[in-house]
Amino acid sequence: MLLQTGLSWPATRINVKSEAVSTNKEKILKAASDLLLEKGIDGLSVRAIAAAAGLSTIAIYSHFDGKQGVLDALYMEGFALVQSAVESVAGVEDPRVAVLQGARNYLALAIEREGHYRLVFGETGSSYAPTEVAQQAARDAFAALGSGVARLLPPSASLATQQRAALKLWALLHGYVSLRHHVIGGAMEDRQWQAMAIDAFAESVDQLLAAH
Amino acid sequence: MLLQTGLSWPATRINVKSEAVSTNKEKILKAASDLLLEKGIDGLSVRAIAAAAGLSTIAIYSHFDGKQGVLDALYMEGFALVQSAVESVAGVEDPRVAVLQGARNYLALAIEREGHYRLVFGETGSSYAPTEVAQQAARDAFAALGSGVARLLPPSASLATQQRAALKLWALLHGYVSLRHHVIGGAMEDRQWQAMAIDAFAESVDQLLAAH
DNA sequence: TCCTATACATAACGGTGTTATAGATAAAAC
DNA sequence: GTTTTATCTATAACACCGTTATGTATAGGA
Repeated sequence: MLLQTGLSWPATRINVKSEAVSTNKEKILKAASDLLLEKGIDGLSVRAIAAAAGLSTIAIYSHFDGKQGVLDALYMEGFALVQSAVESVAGVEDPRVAVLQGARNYLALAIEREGHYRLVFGETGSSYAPTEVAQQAARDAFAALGSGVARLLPPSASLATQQRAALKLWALLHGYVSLRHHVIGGAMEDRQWQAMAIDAFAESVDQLLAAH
Repeated sequence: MLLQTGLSWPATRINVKSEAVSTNKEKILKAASDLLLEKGIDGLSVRAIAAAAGLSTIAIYSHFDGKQGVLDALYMEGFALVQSAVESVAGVEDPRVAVLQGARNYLALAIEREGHYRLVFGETGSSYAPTEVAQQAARDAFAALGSGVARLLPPSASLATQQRAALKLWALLHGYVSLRHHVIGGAMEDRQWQAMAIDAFAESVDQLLAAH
């Protein structure tokens, strides 16, 4: 998955050999994404990324703005995953069914791509903060969630009401994800935990439907 | 605040000069706790802790099991804070009022001691994982929350039901805290955000009361 | 052919957590 | 009182981290 990183590219080369020239950048991003998936955030050292891409560390600074740039790209990749998980149910007719299926997709994503999820939701220490470009990707994803939740509310509901409802549902879902690997979560199977989270989520959805 | 760390202490010295000997250990923990409060998790380097305590790095390895040991001590300190925030409302008669006040205390703690909160809830990168001793402190705190939530349910409610209810409320509250500083949270005042979280929390509490 | 811009590797800088070595101090043994 | 032993401590070093200064190779434009 290739994502916009905001870095300009030398026009003199992109025209002639764009394919070969962009290969190294793609290799770096691919290597970083794979490392994040396999070894988690701790495995994401500049040297490890460079080695996995078959390059030296300086390549990360030529193609990205250092580690921050790579993390930004992965951050946007992660939010693209979240957004597609939420938007994939846009075609479902029943709003309640759609939102619940979106929540299931969301939980599945949080398990399968735990590294991306943790990066995206700030569980990475305060050493990384997304750039403005990356933050826009987050707002886009939240807007997508908001429009999904809006279908649960009457058309007369204000934007603030929509956002409050979306934030509550997201907070609940994210809370379950975040506590999942915590001691508090205890030794619970993925399936059991997911069912419990969905039950609680459905309760809040139904409460929302009943209130309007 | 001095907490059990599981390290044995030389019996030959603790009898005679326990006060003076334990000073350095206390100084390290105090320095680490202050650094966590003032500079966050990133400020918690072994060298910085040692310098703030007026000692050299090796002292952290003599009195604690390296950085892991210090983090364990801070982890338990953090959960002691969470537990006291929750248990401080045990004397309140009305269960609903008590739980809501506990939630307010919880949110206030998450703001005032953000470093401890983030350490305790795994938003610190995967480099730190609590030891078994520290995990017990977490289970104790969750048990305290569970007994508070249990008062919202009829006495006939099973333990599993209590724990499910407690986990949902905790997930919701923690979800708001965790999304607080996220892009999604937007530029919102602490007071406004706290009111929104409490409103959503109260909704779920009332739903729980109505269901039984 | 020369010039410029870009990508790349090597090696280094200051930072991290950790530890090997050695020195200092105090209790205990004689 | 002297020696022995145990413990704490500091200095310096290790391997790793993110980053960068230096030099070099390559490719396009003049």
